[in-house]
Amino acid sequence: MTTRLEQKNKTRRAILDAALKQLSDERSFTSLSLREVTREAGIAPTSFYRHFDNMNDLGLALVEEAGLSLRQLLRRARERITEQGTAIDTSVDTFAEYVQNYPNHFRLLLKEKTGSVAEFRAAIHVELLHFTAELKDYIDQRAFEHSRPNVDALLIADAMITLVFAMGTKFLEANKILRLSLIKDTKLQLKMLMAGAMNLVN
Amino acid sequence: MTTRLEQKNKTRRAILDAALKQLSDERSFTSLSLREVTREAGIAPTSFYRHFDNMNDLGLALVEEAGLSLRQLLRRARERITEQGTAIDTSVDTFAEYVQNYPNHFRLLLKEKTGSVAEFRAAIHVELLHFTAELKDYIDQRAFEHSRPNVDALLIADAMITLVFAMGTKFLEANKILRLSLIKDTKLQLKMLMAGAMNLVN
DNA sequence: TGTACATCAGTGAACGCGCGTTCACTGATGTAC
DNA sequence: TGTACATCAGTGAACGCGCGTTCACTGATGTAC
Repeated sequence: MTTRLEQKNKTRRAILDAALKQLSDERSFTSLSLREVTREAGIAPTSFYRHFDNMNDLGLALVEEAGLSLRQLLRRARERITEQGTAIDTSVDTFAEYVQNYPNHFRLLLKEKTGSVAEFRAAIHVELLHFTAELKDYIDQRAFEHSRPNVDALLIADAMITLVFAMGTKFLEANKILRLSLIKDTKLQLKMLMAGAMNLVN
Repeated sequence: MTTRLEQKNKTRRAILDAALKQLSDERSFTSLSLREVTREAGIAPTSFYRHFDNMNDLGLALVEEAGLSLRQLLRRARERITEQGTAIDTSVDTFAEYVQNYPNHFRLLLKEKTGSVAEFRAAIHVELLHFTAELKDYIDQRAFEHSRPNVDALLIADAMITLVFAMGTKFLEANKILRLSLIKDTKLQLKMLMAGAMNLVN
């Protein structure tokens, strides 16, 4: 026995999945049409409006979902950072895992971050602030341990996230071997940044 | 007296400018329609085909143009780097100038770099290689001077360009005051990276 | 220089297409008593 | 439990719209002699 609500949630899920599924290197969310999404979801175009006001509304729901999986990723990474100094390696590994497991979530965040819809850009910006704040705290703590309290942790965190996102971009189009070297390169880049930050007096 | 060729070039220019002019935070090149472009250029939709095969063809011409202005920028920056150690400051300043003076050229490169058209992505990637190669040479030279021949200059150059592009992204939406602090922050990020690279033994 | 012809940039009408959205409907599920 | 009514997710027909592209044309510019 399926209740009305259960059925409605199922259809809603089908719409979300249909949109996600059609994302690729060749298709951004913004380029999807309502009819394409409903066709893929197996419902009539008009049924779409029982669940979302318009495509923008659907997009925001997807950004929220992608943000959620990013936050879950963060928590997992935090749990895995047990020893001193493994933070960068673990974070980069975890992020690579994320891009591998949720390529279309990442694609959504990546493309719409610089996309044409201000509402999407704002929503993604907010999601990224979680990421930056976490990283900043970690850097502050490290700086304190090294008696370098003047380090601008926010600036470093910002640069690190920029570099990790750039890795994700290349990651999407890369094969297995290239992916491994991307991970290695990015770890080194972040370590250079960290070492330079601790070293430079400002 | 205008010759046929002169008139044709004028119209071609009008099409290119009409497309560029309509780029903004809200509109990417991919979202422009042929009819929108010709309307702005003041010609009939059908006239478009006297100059370009399709919108893709127009886009490639624009990417080439944006690439050209980037290369000119590079040359200017190189001329301005006179003293030891001014390289980072001068490069960032010059790049900020570029984004300020050719915002839509930069917007095109920025958005289509991760856009949905493989042909655009490839063309932009090639343009960026010039940038990376220049920077790599400079870093190699600096590393040599500091007796650090093992530095992975390409990796550093790649990270630097990623960070400078990220600055450009924020720059487009920023006011004057914020722009100054973006420039300052980016310079510091690049210097951290450089310092860390010279410091880290790999 | 003058004439006859060729070239070709720009045009207006027309096409078929996929789009987002409206509307009145259907029929299964849910609720009141 | 049974009956009568309410709710509401999903539908099919229909709309007007902007789109990319084709086609045969026009008339100014260019060329040959």
